[in-house]
Amino acid sequence: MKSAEQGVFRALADPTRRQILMHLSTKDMTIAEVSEHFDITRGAVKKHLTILAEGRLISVQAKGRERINHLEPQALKSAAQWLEYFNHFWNDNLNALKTAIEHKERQDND
Amino acid sequence: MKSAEQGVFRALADPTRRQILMHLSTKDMTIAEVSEHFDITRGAVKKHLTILAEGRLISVQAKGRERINHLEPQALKSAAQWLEYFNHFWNDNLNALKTAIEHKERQDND
DNA sequence: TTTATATAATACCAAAAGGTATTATGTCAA
DNA sequence: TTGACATAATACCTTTTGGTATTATATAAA
Repeated sequence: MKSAEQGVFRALADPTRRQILMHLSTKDMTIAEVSEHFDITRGAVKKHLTILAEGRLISVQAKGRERINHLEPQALKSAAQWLEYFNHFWNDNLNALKTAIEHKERQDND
Repeated sequence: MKSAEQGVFRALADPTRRQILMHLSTKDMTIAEVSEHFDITRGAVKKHLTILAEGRLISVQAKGRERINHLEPQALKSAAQWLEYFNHFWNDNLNALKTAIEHKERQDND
């Protein structure tokens, strides 16, 4: 995987993986525990967990025959930061809207 | 495409598409103009633009034989909002770190 | 009216994704 | 030690993705 950013966006592209992250935000889980929440095989869940781990969105700790999957929320920051670049465009739009409304109010009051 | 969220995350998954959004943040562009920034065919660029339009990240306006592609930054908000859910985990981690540092400083000063 | 240009629409291809099923391996427990 | 269990590793299948190349259509310009 080239950039961390790419690993994160790739991981977030699949709805099952986004749901997994949500589940892991409540508590650490084994593969079996994660699988309980989905209608797909454990093998499929494992593949999703592997992609999440590649994107550094989770860490995995071996504990006996189990593997504990743990959310690493900091990794989401690179995606959040990328999106943040567009923040000022949202704000600009908001400002434009505000200006338009104010202008209309002025017209209404004239 | 089911949820708007899925459309957005799907669109963001490809690095070329993320770059296209960056370019469109500077100005509206025709397909040809967008293509100038990449080493792939116009056909390939057009496909990326279609996926971006499906995710409502851009709008397209016909102008003669050209198609003007325009960034719709509001659409990125659904992704930003999804990520925002994890914000408190970052903050929690930050707080934990802060607490640890403070604790260490107290130790150092004792 | 030609002719060039911008995009649309297809057909096609290779690789990646998302899934299943099966087999192998390591570990806990009786 | 033996059996059950959690996960790993493969092999395999289908669909989607990212790309090319080619052809068609609409519009601008000579």
